[in-house]
Amino acid sequence: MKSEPDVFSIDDLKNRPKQTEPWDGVRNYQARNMLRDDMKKDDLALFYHSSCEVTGIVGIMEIVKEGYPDPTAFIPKHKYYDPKSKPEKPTWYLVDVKFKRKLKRTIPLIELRDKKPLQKMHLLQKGNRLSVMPVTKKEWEYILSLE
DNA sequence: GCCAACGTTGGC
DNA sequence: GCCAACGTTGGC
Repeated sequence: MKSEPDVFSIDDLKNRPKQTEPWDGVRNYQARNMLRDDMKKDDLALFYHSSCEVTGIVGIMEIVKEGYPDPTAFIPKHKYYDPKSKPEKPTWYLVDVKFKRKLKRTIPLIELRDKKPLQKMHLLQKGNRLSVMPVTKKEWEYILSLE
């Protein structure tokens, strides 16, 4: 799951009173489908910092609440407001995540690109812009072995 | 700041 | 339903 650290970083999550946060503002249908349908309670997720000095994987989170309608889409003044999403028929969904731990180091994107076992990883595909994407078990284990 | 890639919008 | 124009993402 990607986030710009200037907006919301792994440390922001760590410093939340309960170390949890609703992952709001996703406005892409493919990512929405994963938030709504695929991500289950107790699943783990990698936290990725994008659009910053060192882009890469910085930590691990846990899904603590499964997909539910994104409330920010209903608030007219909100930056994530979307008039086509109605409470009775929501367009956008989110999950709640909880901080697990930071990696011992940031694993930079450039480094991941070099790795054979990760060539098929969604994150590394050309033109990929999804802010939420799947990681296979093998990819997960390999990535953590680089820590 | 640039630009490639992709998604969305809207005229026809 | 097509597709050009436009907006956004995100690496560099």
